[in-house]
Amino acid sequence: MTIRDETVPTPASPLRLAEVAARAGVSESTVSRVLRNIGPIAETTRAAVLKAAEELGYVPNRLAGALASTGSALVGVVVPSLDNIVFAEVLRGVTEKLEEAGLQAVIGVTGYDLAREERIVSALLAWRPRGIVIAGIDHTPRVRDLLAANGTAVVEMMDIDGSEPALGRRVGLSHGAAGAAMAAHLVARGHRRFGYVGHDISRDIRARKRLDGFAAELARRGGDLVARQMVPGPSSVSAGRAGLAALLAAQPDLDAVYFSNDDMAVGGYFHCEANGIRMPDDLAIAGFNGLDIGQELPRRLTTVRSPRYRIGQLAAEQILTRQDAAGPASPATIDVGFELIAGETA
Amino acid sequence: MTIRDETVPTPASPLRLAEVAARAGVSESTVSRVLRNIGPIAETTRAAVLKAAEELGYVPNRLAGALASTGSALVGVVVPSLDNIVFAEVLRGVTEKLEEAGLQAVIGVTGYDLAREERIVSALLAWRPRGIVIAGIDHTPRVRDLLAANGTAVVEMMDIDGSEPALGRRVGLSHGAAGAAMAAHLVARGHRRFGYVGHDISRDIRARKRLDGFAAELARRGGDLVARQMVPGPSSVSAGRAGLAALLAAQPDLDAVYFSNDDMAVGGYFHCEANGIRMPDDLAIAGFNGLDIGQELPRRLTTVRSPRYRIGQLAAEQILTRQDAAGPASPATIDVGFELIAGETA
DNA sequence: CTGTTAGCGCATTCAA
DNA sequence: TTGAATGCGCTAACAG
Repeated sequence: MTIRDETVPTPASPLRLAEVAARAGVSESTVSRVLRNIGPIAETTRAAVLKAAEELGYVPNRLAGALASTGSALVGVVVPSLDNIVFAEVLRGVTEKLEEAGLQAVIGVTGYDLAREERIVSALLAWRPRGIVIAGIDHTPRVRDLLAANGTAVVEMMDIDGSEPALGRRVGLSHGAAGAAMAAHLVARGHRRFGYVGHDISRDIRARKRLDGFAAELARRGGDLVARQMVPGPSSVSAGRAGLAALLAAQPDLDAVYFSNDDMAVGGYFHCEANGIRMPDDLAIAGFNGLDIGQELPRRLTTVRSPRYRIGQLAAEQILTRQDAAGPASPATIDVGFELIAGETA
Repeated sequence: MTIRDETVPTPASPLRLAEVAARAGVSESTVSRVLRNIGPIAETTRAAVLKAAEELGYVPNRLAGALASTGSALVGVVVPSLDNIVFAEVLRGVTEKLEEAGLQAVIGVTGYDLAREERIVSALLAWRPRGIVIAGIDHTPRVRDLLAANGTAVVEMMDIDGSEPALGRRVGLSHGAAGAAMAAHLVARGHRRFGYVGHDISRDIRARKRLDGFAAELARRGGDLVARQMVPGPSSVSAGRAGLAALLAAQPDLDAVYFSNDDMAVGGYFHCEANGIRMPDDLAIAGFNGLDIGQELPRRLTTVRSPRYRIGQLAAEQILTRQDAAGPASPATIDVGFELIAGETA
């Protein structure tokens, strides 16, 4: 007989509260109270219940628990992509914060597809989650209705600039301002003739907002956005590399190139390195996100850091602190800001 | 009156089946059947129900549904980390496959912490999920008991080599073999004196298995593993860069360095580049994972590609096809294999 | 401090 | 083809 045999034989189906109650010699409600640390319980009773539950390997059925009480310990999280590290970090922030509170994340990945977002939000709502954390503030009317209707706490994250009325609290940064800040920085560095290399910004709305902010600020400061190169599909290092090659083929006389994000910019960096283009003298390169990889390049990438992990944490926190009792409401919008990293490529 | 006002006014609390039934003038059971496409329904009835549900914006309560029937449409997914792109890609594969089948992923991130894994698995089981997808095959006895007991479908992914009895199906690759393959490749390239730069492999068991396989094969082929440098904490580009610097300071006369993964190896690459160390002539560099970034470097990284997205998809598929009816059982273990990428750094 | 009684919203018998 | 009854496993009053 091995040590592992000491554990209880595997039951065919999950145990119920009743079986724990029977073994402990108390009622179901008592077991329920003990397990949830509610109300006054005699120490002996508590010990007996805990012992029985432990010995049987009881795992409570939260489906039933959530149905009987109100709201599940589930939080829906909707992100557009898991292709790069950005939303994985957001997710990490969310799950860590939720875990502290005993909540769990049900995730949905939209692929920047609005129709899919509708299906996903609806499916998430079906679990009657404590809240929904969703990336972005631009949604279809159907998504807006769903989210507004079900009395669920909603947190929109990543983005805070737009004219749409908020569906709930917001945690993020102004992508327009981030683009503008980079434009100001690059002009201050002496650059005048600009190019842009982007991925599919018809789907990635925040990338478009950065470009818009960048272009507007450039115009204001006397810079010229003389060429744009869009690469179909999602952002990637290879897309950035190919994009810059194409851009320079069409427009060789540029001072600086702004990329839709760091993945793209790192690709541009590699293109320069492989082709003897010196940064920033021959060409300045700038991105967005502040990924680690960009800061470990032999020449540190000029970029804007977005506090992704923190956004995830704060978003989860907003669900947790949803006006439990009285007390002042937390602000409707949390601007986490951003940090311009001067780097060495611009 | 704007267009958005055409939609139904937002109800305070979520609707129930009964309210749809009332509006459609049928019973709850009929609505339930229509919504799940079950049994014979008169076309007129179906239309009426669908219309009512649509107009009211009804979202079914899956908690109740799952409780009344058996098993939820939830699948627990346990990953060790979301620090790098690897598990984000696995997650993408899992969620995409699950979405096709109308299932959803509840995620747990262990941080390579076994105690946390226990809590997470238990919490996931509380939702009576259709199945659990978990990274790795090395778990504590408690986790093994939990997973074995509750009659849940289990898929262990990423790793297939170990002597532990399987908890369910397995989808992954042999990390020992991957390490050995790289050792063979590097020796064939003429390298003899080897170094290793790793992160915390006491927690990252698969990284350790690769190192073990690498070292064993090296011994067999006449190579020498003369120095190891471990960097505390998780893998990262900066850790790899610092690790290689430290390794070379202690042991300058190496032919080649094997890194615990691509993030680390890219860091090593940057160290070489910044210090005028030519790859592979002065020093060969090799990693594991086959990340895009490594293949976009000016000199393509020598590495082993792991089919992460595919592993995620297959893992989800294993949950879906869990012996529904008769038919032959799918194999207990799926070896997805790996691909050695010769690259240009070794 | 503890037990008993009612549902939570739905899927599933069984009748009709 | 449809409706009425029963219970999934638990929490929440309410007694005691």
